[in-house]
Amino acid sequence: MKISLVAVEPNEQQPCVDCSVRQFSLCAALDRAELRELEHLGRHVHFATCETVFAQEEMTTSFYNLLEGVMRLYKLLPDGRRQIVGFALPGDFLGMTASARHSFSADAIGPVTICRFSRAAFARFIEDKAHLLRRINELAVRELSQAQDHMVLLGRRSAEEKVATFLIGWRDRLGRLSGPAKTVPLPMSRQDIADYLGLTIETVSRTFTKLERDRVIDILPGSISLLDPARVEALAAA
Amino acid sequence: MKISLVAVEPNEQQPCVDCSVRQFSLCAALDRAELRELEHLGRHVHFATCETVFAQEEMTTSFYNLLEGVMRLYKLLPDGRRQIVGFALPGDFLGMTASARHSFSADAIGPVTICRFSRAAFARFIEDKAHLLRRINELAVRELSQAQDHMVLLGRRSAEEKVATFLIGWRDRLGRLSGPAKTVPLPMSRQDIADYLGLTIETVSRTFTKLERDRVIDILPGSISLLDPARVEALAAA
DNA sequence: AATGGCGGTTGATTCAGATCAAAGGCGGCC
DNA sequence: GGCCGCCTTTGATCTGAATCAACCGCCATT
Repeated sequence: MKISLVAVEPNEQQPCVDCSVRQFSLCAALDRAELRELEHLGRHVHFATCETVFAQEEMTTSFYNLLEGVMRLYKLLPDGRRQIVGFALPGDFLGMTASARHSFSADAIGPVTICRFSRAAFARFIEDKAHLLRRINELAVRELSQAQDHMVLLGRRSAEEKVATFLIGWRDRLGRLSGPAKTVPLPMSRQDIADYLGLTIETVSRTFTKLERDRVIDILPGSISLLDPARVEALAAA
Repeated sequence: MKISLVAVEPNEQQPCVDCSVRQFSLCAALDRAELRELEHLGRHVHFATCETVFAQEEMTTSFYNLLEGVMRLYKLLPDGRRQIVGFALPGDFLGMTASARHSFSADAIGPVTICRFSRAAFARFIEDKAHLLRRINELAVRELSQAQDHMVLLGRRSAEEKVATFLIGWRDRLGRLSGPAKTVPLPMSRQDIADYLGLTIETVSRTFTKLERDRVIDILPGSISLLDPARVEALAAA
């Protein structure tokens, strides 16, 4: 069982019981019989780098369980300004909406594999399963809490604090999936990071450079190494 | 049946069926028998202006249904910077948390009345009620969506757009409770608005003044009148 | 090995909003 | 009525991050 940040190649669709992200996902709440039932509803789908899985304003036809890879979730203003509201990792569940349309867009950062459920079938499946509904609640409330943390970041923190908070948060999320590590892979572009933190690409780049000059991080191609994790954590906490 | 932004005076605890905010609240999902059951679990409580109903990091002991008045929900950074993550209005349900502790503080803007439920009792009450769990989901997902909208505002909008978006959003929320109106009551202080929008009090004040100079709004004590709603909406949409 | 393109970095300058400072306005209270 | 304190507005100045503008490094293509 390994969690992959990149979908390697179209693999056979294995049974839900063997699903590598099961215990991190919604499906952790299901028993064996339910998993077998669910198996008929989900279809594995692959998306290539930068492909869009669903777009803002599109009708919601499916729910999605991310299996491999990383996705960016973002909202666009009419004039093109973009705010990334989150990055999705394996185990994340997408497609819950208040209305019948998606309120944000989601596309692949690198190749991804997704487990897709028809909206209607899935809705029927969960309808009377209180334990599953409670699990969905738990996920929704956790996401809401993260969203509120992010509001604090966007509204009240300096560029340096934003970048540090992002590094620590991303490291911790990856750590929960694959265990702790001092080097943090950053599959997303600088522009993505900027749009997530409410900054410009130049400011993100300058801030990374400053942290590197201060011997706090090391900038590597596609990743950042935390030379002084305590300093980064301090910046993130402050 | 009237919805009040201010709790007038300690009133008798009327039965849930007569609750003025029922159809806006969680309880809209309950039938008569369930309402009668719930009646024994909820207690009406009053709070005076600026009193804290619960604080960040405090253990969660209760759930709360706001009946009358307005509350501010906010997070504090260690150095005192504050981000208001939302304002609560009658019908709003508070106290759902991912952990056992509150992730934000909530206090009264003006006098409020709250229907308080013991956490354990309420958890037992909803445990197997799928329709109620679905309703809670609906509320959580709606809040998440609002939070994402607010991230866009905080990360990507100018001061003028922020203020306009706030005015329109607040007007619409009040409108849903008490019908449309051209004059928007603002029970919260300028500082609250600033901390909600990720601005300073001076910038909020200046932006209001500018909109008034442009004949777009009229600044009244405790409220704002929208002279040119279309202009405000345009600023908010842009 | 040259060419072109793209993502990232760096530098110079500008500007929106923050900060610092002072003065109004208004209600509560003696 | 007059004084106090708080909230809000207004003005002057400053500054962190945005904007504008090169430029670098690296890979892919020819």
